[in-house]
Amino acid sequence: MKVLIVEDDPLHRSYLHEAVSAALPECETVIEAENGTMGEKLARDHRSAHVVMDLQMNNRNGIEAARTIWKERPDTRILFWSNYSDEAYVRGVSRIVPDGAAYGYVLKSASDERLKLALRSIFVEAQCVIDREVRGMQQKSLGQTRGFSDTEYEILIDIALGLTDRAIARRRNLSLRSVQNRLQQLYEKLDVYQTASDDHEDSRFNLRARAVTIAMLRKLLNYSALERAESELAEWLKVV
Amino acid sequence: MKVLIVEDDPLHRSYLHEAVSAALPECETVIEAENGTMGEKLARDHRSAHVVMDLQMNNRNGIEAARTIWKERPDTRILFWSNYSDEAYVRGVSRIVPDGAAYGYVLKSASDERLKLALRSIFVEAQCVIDREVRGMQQKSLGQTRGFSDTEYEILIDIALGLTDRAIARRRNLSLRSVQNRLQQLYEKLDVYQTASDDHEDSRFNLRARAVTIAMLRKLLNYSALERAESELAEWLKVV
DNA sequence: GTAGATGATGCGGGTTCCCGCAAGACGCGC
DNA sequence: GCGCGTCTTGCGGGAACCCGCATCATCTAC
Repeated sequence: MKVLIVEDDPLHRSYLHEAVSAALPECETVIEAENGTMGEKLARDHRSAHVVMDLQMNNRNGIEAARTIWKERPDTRILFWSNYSDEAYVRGVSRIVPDGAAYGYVLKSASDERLKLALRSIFVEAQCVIDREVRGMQQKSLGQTRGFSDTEYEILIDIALGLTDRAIARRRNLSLRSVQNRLQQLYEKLDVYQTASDDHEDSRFNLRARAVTIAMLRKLLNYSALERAESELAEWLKVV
Repeated sequence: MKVLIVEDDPLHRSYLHEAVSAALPECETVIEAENGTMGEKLARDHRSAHVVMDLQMNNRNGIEAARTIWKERPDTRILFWSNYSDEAYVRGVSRIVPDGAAYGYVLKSASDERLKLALRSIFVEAQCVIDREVRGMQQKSLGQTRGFSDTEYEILIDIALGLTDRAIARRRNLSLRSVQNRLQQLYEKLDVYQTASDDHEDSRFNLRARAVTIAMLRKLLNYSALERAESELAEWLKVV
C-alpha cells in the first residue's frame, strides 16, 4: 500500500508520516506533498489510492486538490485532516465526494488514537469516518432545520462575491424579483434584522453587506470558499 | 529568565519549547498556554516579560491577548510567530505595539536558525526583528504608495461590518457626503471598477459588497480583523 | 380532483447607494 | 496675503436595493 500525504506544515507532515507508518504496517511507501498542486501531480504519477489531505494550504487548497484527484480516480480514498470544522469546509467537501467513495474528515485536535483508527477504517476497511463535531456541522447543513438550503447558500455566495441582483438573476436564471425573494429568505435566516432596527429609526445596517459579515463570523463562509467562488465566477464571466 | 509560549497547536507548541530551550540556555522556565485567554492569565500570574505568541487561535486570538498583556506591562517583549503575513495581521499588530517596546514578527515558514536568532535578538538584546516578507507588508501598509491610509482602512472596516452610510457618518463624525467621498476613494484604490463595467451595460457589481470581497481576497481583511471590528462595533453601539 | 404548501414572477413605491457639481474650510509654501 | 491642493459638506438625480401585495405554476396529501 502507498499513502500520499498532502500537508503544507512540515511539523504536521512529519507527524502524519509517523502516524501512518504506525497505524498501517502494510504500507510500504509514504509520499509527501507540500501543497495542493504537488499533491495532484504526485497522486497522478503514483496512482495513489490513499491520500491524507490538509485543507487550507497556500498554493492550492485541499478541496481543489481533492476535486481533481477524485475526478481522475473516483475510487481514491481521502482522509481530510483539518484544524477547523467550519460549515464552509464541510459543505465544500460534501459537494465533491463521488458516489460511494470512502473518505474521512478528522480534526487535528483529535487524539493519536482517533487518527490511527480513522486511517485504518478508511484505507483498509473502506469505511467513512467523520468526526463527531464535523458530523454535527454536516447535519445542520443538510437538514433544513436551522441550516441553509442549497439555494440559500448559492445566493449567499453571490452577494458575497458582490454581484448585483440583476447579475445574480442572469447567472441563476431567475427573475429579478425571485432573486430578491431569496435574499429576503436569507436575511431572515441569518437574523440580519436583529440589531438592525432599534427603537431609533436610524443606526441601521446595510442588509446585503451585513448578511455577508454575519455569514463569515458564523463560518458559513470562509476565505477558501470565497476563493473558490471567485474563480467559478471568473469562469462564468468568460462564458457570458 | 522565563518564557511564556502561547500557541494552540500542540505540535507547534512543543517545537517552540524546544527551540526556546536551545536558543536561550539562560532561560530556566518555559510556560505554555494553549489559547489567548490562558496566555493572558499566565502572563499576569508569572509576570512574564518574554512571550512567544501565535496569532490565529480559537479561543482568543494573539492580537487580543497581546493587547491586554501590553496594557498591563508595556515593557513585555513579544515575538509573534504566525503562518501568515496578511496585511490585516500586520496592521493589527502595528496598532497595538507600545512605544519603545521590543517585539518581533516571524513566519512559521522561517528556518530554525531564523527563529532562534530572533528569540535571542528580542529577548536578550531587546531589538525588534521583523521578517523580510512581513516588513514588505508593513511598508506597503504605511507608505501611501499603493497602500491604504488609516481613513480608508476605517471605512473599509465599516462597510465590511455592514453599516449604512448614515451609520458610518455618525460613528466617524462625518457628513453623509464625506462618507460617500471616502467610499469613492476606496473603490478607486481597490480597483472595484475593473470588471464592473464591461461593454455591456449590465453584468455589474455591487460596489460596496465587491469592495469587501476584494479586500478579503487581497488579505487586507481577514477573519480575525472582522472579529475584532465586530466587537468594537458592539461596544460603540452600547454607548450610542 | 381538490386543497394547501411552496416557489417564481410582476408591479409599485419607499429607501439607500453612487456620484457629478460646486462651494467652503484648512493647511502649506512663498 | 495669495494661490494651490486636500478634505469636507450640501444638493440633486439616476440606479440599485428592499419589500408588501397579488397572481400563477407546480407539487404533495388525502
